[in-house]
Amino acid sequence: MIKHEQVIETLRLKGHRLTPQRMIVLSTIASGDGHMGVDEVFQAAKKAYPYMDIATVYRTLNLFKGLGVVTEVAIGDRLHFELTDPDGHHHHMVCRACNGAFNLSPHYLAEFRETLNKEFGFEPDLEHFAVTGVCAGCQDTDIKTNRTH
Amino acid sequence: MIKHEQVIETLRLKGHRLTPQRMIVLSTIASGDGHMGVDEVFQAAKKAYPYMDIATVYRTLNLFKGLGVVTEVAIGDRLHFELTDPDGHHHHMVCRACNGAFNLSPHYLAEFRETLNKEFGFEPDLEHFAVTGVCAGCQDTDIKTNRTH
DNA sequence: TTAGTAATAGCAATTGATTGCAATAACTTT
DNA sequence: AAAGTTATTGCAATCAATTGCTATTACTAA
Repeated sequence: MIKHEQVIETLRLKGHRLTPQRMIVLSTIASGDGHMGVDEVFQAAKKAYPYMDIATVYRTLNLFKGLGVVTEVAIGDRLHFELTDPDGHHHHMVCRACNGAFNLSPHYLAEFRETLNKEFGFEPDLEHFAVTGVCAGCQDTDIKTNRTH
Repeated sequence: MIKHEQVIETLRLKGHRLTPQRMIVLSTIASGDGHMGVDEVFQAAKKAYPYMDIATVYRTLNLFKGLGVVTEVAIGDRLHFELTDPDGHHHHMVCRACNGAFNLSPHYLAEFRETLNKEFGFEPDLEHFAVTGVCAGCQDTDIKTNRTH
């Protein structure tokens, strides 16, 4: 897996240290299927290294986010993370009925960004955009009318 | 002020009770200038009623949010609330350099919603949309490159 | 290879927000 | 007006996430 090498290289370049904990968090996310909740990552990482601390997981994930290694997705009110898509960024539509996350090409936001730029001189953060709503499969269920937050 | 009457009417209609705490939170927000942080509301409300509890403030704000009386705006990673704009909804552009919130007409999002609907059958929650970024006044400062999250 | 240094881990404490529960108070019905 | 019903409050506990601090450990330079 070349992915790990790239991450190690990135860490070195920015003067960060290569620790077993960081490698474990990386492997955990890499071996997961798509986005993972923080506690999911924590529990899986603890199996590889029982002394793993939840604070270390958070700090590592935030470091990786800053380095562009992982992408943060807010699902419900919990943070989830996934390996950053190497074939260009994608955004998410998250269904609040089934909690499913659907990919959204950046192309759908390009025009919106343009408009905000031209009209207001506002440069929006749309690198990791996620919009909640109700997906096609969950339309016409009553969950969508029962929002609690 | 007719506003209070409308809120009382809305509470009654949905079977909620009219408590002094709720009226105090309402007055506090109504007398504030635009969006307020939860703790701001709490501190101000405590002056009118010293036994005010932070949990009550949260519950009241969430109730009011559900009734459409107030609108939640996430500024940074804190929740802020403001009276819902009676002249139609507006959205927010929040600058992460100066924390300023700028209004955004719903018209700028209409097309985006249309597209998601047609292409994916996805119905996005865009009633209270807020996008972070850097405002015109804060462009070319170095803050925008120093994101911590 | 070893000593020095600075970043990081681990732990506990803290923060913002939410929730369970018993006591209270607002509304309803008589 | 009084009693009964039930939502709501207040408090403490809890949750997800973050942070301060010290001991440890990864790296650097001799």
